[in-house]
Amino acid sequence: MQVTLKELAARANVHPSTVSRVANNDPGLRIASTTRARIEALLRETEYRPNGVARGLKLRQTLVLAVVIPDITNPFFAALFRGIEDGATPRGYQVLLCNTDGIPERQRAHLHSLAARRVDGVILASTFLKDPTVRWLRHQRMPYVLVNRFSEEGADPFVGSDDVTGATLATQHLIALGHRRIGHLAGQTTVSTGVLRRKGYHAALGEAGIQADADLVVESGFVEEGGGQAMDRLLSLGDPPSAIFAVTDMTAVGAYGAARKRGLRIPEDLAIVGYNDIPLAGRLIPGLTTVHVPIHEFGSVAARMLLEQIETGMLTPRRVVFAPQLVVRGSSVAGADELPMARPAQRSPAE
Amino acid sequence: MQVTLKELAARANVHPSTVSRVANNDPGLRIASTTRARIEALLRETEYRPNGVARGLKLRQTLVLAVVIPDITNPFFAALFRGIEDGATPRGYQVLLCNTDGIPERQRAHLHSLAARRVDGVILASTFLKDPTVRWLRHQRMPYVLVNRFSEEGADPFVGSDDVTGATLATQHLIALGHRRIGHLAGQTTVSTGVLRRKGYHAALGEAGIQADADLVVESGFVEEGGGQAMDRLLSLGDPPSAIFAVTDMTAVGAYGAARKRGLRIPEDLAIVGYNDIPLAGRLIPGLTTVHVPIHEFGSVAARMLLEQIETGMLTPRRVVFAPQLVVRGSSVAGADELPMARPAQRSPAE
DNA sequence: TTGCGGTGAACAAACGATTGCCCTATGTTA
DNA sequence: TAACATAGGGCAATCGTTTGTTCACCGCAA
Repeated sequence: MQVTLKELAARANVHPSTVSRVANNDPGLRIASTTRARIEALLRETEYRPNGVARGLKLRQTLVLAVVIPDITNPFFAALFRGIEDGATPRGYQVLLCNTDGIPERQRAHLHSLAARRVDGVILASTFLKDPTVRWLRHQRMPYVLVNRFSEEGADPFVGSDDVTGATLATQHLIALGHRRIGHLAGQTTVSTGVLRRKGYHAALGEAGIQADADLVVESGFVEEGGGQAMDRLLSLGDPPSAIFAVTDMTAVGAYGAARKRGLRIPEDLAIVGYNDIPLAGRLIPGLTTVHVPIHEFGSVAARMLLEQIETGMLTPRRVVFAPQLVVRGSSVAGADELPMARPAQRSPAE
Repeated sequence: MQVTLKELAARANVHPSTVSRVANNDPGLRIASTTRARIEALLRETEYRPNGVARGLKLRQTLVLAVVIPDITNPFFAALFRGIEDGATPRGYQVLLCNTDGIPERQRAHLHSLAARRVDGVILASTFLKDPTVRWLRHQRMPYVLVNRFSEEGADPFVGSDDVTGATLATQHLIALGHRRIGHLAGQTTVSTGVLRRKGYHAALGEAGIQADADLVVESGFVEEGGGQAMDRLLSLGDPPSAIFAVTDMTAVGAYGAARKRGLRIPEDLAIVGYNDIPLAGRLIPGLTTVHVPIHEFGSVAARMLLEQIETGMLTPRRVVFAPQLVVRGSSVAGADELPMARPAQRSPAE
């Protein structure tokens, strides 16, 4: 149980408002130094901290942000969350974490709760291209920032990477290694990253004069299990691919498993490139060649954008887009893991 | 912007309290069906949801829990968090996530904020054996549950595994394989898991009549980097160990790296056993033999215990201790990864 | 004596909901 | 016809802060 202003006021024999002003260091306050001293002593002695709920009601700000993601056990989102918290905590905010498992109804339910709780803002990393909840957030005048994925609703505040370029880099890398039958473990077309990375994949193929083969693109979703299943399908093809561009590192992990099951060697029998450069990528054997994006920075930048929005009260639809960089490891180039590893990516925001 | 009771009351031409009772389905409410219909229509039309902050102030409950952990990017804590959220969300709670990086001052700061925010309860998975914040929580009469680690403060509500038994199992396994020089990558002695797993390690050695060698126990902490460094030290010994029991899977991952750097084969040159059975353990090559504990269940059980405490208003110092189970993979037994994997652990609470 | 300015605080109205109690019609019963 | 239920809602306090405004008092100058 914590002490209240009223109790303190009674003990100091003053009015609660006076205690409040002393506690908040009200600059315009005129008070006898003796009274001030008495109150301050009491504040310290009781370790008074104002009731955040009452304060929130009065001031209309809760100092709480919320992060909505598919699943925190996915290392990508864990790193993202750290970035967000690291950006928010120093400014006095704490962060609610909501997992949706990619289920729209859960996302909707979480956002409704969050709005009712009057969180000061939301960072949404689980949005779909067509996503009514984004329009809804806007309509609620709730500050928000989209991360990694965006929505076609329009010009939302966003931080992410240039997915088309990243996917193009990945695919070009495989082409440069001599591969011609390159498969793609693709994300859903309901999600921006799914669509854009697919687009980058096709762009690189086209540019190299390689005829796209629809059989080589299999929708895997963004996580391990789907990656394994999609890889199985590709490897069952009469003319299977010699290389794979996986829409995320986690689907690439699934592909590793499928390849191993069939006794395929990576990269000799099957080259693999992922996307995101999660910490796990460097620990796989062989190391996973992947497109590096600054995940932690996604989070801290998103937090800063959100706080700016909250403080100015204006929804400035700024988009921060990082340039992705290819990190070559042993999953595409035999022996690459023995070399000093490429240091990827400084910050390079665009637009 | 959301609608308030007052506005609705004005539109329905009734008193706000009446709207409130209709919205809350007050059983003792006597009201004309026509009035009720009018109000209900308005509630639906405006999608009224009571302001959670105001509600929290009045009812003295925020429907928010907090989880305090060292670092969410550690897969152990990510899985734990999911368990907690999965236990809390269906009961209408949302969850604040606080990372401490194992720094006591951060933990203290977070808990002070949480108390000021009047969260309904705290799940603490970053506690130390001597931990003033646990006493403080108790003193604040804030419901809490410790997870995985406990504090010597006394009989706190706790959910975790039997660390001594788990460590004994792990060490006995290595002994049974014929190892005599078994190293331990040890957790800090300031943390219960560090002390107890060390104890289990020594118990198994003593029971087998193996003389403990102080040089073989190196404090690594609980994460990868420390594991690598500690392993380096052990491998520099004149008479290095042939097997390692690592206090956590993450330190074992560090050990993998150190072994690889020296060209050691696992398990032929160095057998390794970890603790926790995080998802990553099964994906390493070779698979990591480890002590399985039901991480997700730690979380969901802790959430249930906390909610029970909140609802009854009583701090029942119940302890739920799961029996750990050894999962054998290729890091200790060559070829074990090819075999159908052992299915570990059902729930088995004790005490 | 009156007026005035400055000090040092108290007063009171919010913020938005919840809830025990009270009040006023309109039957109903004796 | 007086007493009394009952139905249908309104009143007002309360949760703990914040903050614009008011107020009492004192000393001093006119």
